[in-house]
Amino acid sequence: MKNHRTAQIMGGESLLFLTDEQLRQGIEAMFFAYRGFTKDPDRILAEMGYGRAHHRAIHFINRAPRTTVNNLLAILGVTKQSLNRVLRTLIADGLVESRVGTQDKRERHLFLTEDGAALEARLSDAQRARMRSAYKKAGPEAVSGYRQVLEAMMDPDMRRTYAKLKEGT
Amino acid sequence: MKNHRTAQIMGGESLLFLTDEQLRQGIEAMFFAYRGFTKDPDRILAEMGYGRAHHRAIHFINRAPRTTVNNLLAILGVTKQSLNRVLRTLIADGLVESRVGTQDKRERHLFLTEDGAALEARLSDAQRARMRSAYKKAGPEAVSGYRQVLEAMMDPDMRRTYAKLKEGT
DNA sequence: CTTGGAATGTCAACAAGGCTGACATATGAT
DNA sequence: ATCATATGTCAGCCTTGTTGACATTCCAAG
Repeated sequence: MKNHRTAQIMGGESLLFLTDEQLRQGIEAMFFAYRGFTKDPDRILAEMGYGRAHHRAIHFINRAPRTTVNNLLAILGVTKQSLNRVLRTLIADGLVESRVGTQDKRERHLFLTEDGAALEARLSDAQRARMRSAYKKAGPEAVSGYRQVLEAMMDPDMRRTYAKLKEGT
Repeated sequence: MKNHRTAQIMGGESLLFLTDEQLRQGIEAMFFAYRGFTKDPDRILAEMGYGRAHHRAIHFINRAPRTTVNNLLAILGVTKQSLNRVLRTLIADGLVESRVGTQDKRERHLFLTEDGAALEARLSDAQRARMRSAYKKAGPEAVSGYRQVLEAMMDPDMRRTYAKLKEGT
């Protein structure tokens, strides 16, 4: 019953055998690494009574200021009700500002306030510090590979979204 | 105010400049990739009224059969109440079996039943398929880099846990 | 100008899955 | 005999996701 499938892939000069065991290690690496990935921001957020959902909203509003609610919904992949609950508290707390669209007045454009930007910076600094340290430990070639595999792991929609964010730098 | 920190790392022959922008891309890659990572299992689990928590329990029981509840708690990083809720349903549904320890009768050793193993295989197949496809797209060198960066991103505790699971193959 | 549809906001209800705290039970270890 | 450990369980709370329903505003097509 235990079928020990293997696959082979070619690249550069070397050959890689993709046993189920190796694939599983890649899966578990993702699981454990994601915990580290979120840990530092989570700690900061908990101090202030926020959660990861707030971080995600703040991150992408900072990333693409003037973004609309619908756009943010597409990026985050949650329902508008879920996002709205988060945005409401962030706006009430003065971290996010929502401005009615100039062309299309149905749309709301989202911005970080000074306080919002300050929190974003704190969260980003923490998360980047870990990322920087991981990159340094692993080395430049590893970094490139890391990004390639993650990009290949995304769903096409998300890959497009990710690419668009990269370009619009 | 916008301080554009950069760092440099050396590896092999090349030089990598770690701008905040590059670090942020690494962060967003992680965010979007994790969605892809969980998507296929999530779909299967939803069909059966289970969630990610069930998947994680099933995965690690399969990975290390005979594991105790306490051990599983350490791996998953949740409270016993949270895990117990999940285990209770899995045991009630006949996917997991809990046997009293032979040496230390306080301990419960966990196993997948035939049905549990079947579900595990279905979930694993789906998740591995995506991982395999990502690995193939990215190539062997990328795979190695992917694993190195993820490992460096883990907290020390989790890195130990991850390493122990790798060894015990 | 009217009407349909899109973008947004909001209310209510619910579920999964975290958490804490408290307490019970069985067993091992001292 | 006592204390610590492993586990289970009850109760209650929080965040964050979901669906469904409905109101408002406004663009655009007829």
